Amino acid sequence: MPAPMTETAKLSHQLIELYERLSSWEQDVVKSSGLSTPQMHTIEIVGHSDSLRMKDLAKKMGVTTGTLTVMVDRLEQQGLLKRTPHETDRRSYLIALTEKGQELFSEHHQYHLHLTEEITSTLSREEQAQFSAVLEKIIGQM
Amino acid sequence: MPAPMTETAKLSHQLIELYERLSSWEQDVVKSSGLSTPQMHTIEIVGHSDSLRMKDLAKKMGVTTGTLTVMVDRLEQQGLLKRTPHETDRRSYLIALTEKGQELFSEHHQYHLHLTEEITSTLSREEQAQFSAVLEKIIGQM
DNA sequence: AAATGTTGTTTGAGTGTCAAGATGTTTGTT
DNA sequence: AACAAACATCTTGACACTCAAACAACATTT
Repeated sequence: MPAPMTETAKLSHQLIELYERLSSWEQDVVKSSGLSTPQMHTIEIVGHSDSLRMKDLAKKMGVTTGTLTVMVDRLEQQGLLKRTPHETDRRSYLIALTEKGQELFSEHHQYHLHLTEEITSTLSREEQAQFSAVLEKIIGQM
Repeated sequence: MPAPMTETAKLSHQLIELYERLSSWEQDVVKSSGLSTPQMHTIEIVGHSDSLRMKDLAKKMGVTTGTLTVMVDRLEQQGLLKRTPHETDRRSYLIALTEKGQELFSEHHQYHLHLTEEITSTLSREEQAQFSAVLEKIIGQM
């Protein structure tokens, strides 16, 4: 038996609101770095993955490899990313951050941590723990 | 005194994960409607606002009015949106959904409700209420 | 009435996106 | 070994999104 509609509707609205605010926050932060949002997204995923192939990066980002080719080209030109040939599969490259890319990634990661601290600052330890537990359940559900 | 880094880091990671999943869910749903993501976003905002001027719509969406002009053009061509002259300010239009646009909006809204029901299905009533309360605090904080 | 500000449109340039086709590589079958 | 099929990436062409700057029409202020 599902919860009454009003409860679900309220939660839905709150999730959308949270999403919108995170989105515009991210947009503002990224803009100040001089990169576009998709470019920063690429940096973030590569940064979290150490190194990966075009195909896998494309899949994680939900774009085609054709889209990625030119994106990686530009990030490479800016010295943030580098392609190195795959050791055993000569069709593939491994994409990884350069030092400059690492710095940018770290800085952006710090921004995320600061935001998280800020928005949870009004929560008690207990509430934080509850929130984290619920998030884990939800994420596992999706 | 801030929470220990590990807690904040965990929450930050969970928020990012939630955001990413909502993002890819939305992308999939929108794709099946034949519209682009920014187009559907426009429909959603207009749908929630009844009617509003280009300038206000642009501000809510975080884009310039120049960007909006062509977007509204295309949505108008598809019969989803309509411009009507502002009664007192002859520089402005009021943007509103057509019936067809309303239908699309309602359908998409239903998708959101279904997703919300799904992802909160493993939560008890109490957990849902806690979650909602925490979201309210966080959103108020941003 | 004139100056200034605002609203929406247009234009030009760059980026993001995909589908389809091309190239070189690997894997599987014969 | 030779061939075919599958694969990873890149290229190309077409279109959408985005902005900044310039513009026209209208509103507000002085």
